[in-house]
Amino acid sequence: MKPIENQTYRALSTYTKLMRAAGSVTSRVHRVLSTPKLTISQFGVLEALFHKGPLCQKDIAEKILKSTGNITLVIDNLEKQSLVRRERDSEDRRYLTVHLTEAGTELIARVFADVESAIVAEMNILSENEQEQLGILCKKLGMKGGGS
Amino acid sequence: MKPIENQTYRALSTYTKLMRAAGSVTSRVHRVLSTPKLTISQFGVLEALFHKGPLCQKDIAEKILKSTGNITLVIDNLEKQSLVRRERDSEDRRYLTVHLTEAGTELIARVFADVESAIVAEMNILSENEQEQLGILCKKLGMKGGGS
DNA sequence: ACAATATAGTTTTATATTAAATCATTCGAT
DNA sequence: ATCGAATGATTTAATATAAAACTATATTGT
Repeated sequence: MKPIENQTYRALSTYTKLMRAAGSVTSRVHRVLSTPKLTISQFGVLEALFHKGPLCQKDIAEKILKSTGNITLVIDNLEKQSLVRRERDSEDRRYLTVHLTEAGTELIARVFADVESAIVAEMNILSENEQEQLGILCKKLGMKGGGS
Repeated sequence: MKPIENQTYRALSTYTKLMRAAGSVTSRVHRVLSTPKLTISQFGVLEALFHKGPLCQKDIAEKILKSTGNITLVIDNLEKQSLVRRERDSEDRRYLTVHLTEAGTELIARVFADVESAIVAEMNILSENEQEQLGILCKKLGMKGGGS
């Protein structure tokens, strides 16, 4: 195999493995969300609010890498289930601050613990050193910017 | 930090980096698809047909890790653009075999070359050895089964 | 041969997603 | 003070997505 083909082959092969690993781990971790009937975005919103406190929709969108138009809908659906509530900012009335309700807090605390365990279980397929190594390599790839 | 917390912290941190790397690389590579106005699924279907030849919808669904109900719609949309055509199997009339049209073949050949270059460029952020290393680690994680 | 079962594909329902257009509010410059 | 730009949120339109119900066809066990 000529050098150039070799390089291409290696890059494609590595790319494929990276994508499969991410997809495979994600899908297994997210199975935890099927019981409480949360979508991935809904989980993302609840988790952001849980760890950062009340946020406006713009900030939530940035945090979970989705468009603001999307967030409107996700929050709508969470609000229907009384897991969050919107509050109009009295200082700047363009902002809607989203708060977890009590039910929402209770739910995400429980679910997040489960997701956390699932992630730890998944990553422990690799040894401590291997995880460090993977982290370093992924960080290089992830750094150039441009999330989902 | 106590060992157990340490283990949890490392796993979560590695997981996050893996996800960010995959998302970041994906989003940059997929920018190539915006010019020919192909969605990721549409690209996946065309690419599968291009490299494997005509396939039935079930096989396509497995290849690109989507549900068959989904594939029906994706194929519908590709068919509207005359990029693929469906053909009823005369042996077993339950099967629809999906073929690339000439326009579809021409399009995917061109786009795939661009995507390939983009992937190579992305992965070359890492050295040859780092790519090999990343591939090995990702393979372990991806192997336990259960794609998207 | 025929009923039960399995399989391929479609449809339906509900949510997600982006991009673009729009609305409302605020801020800034004159 | 007011007009225009900027900003946060919503709406709309098109596509995606999964899950479940359904249709059509094929296979299998008796």
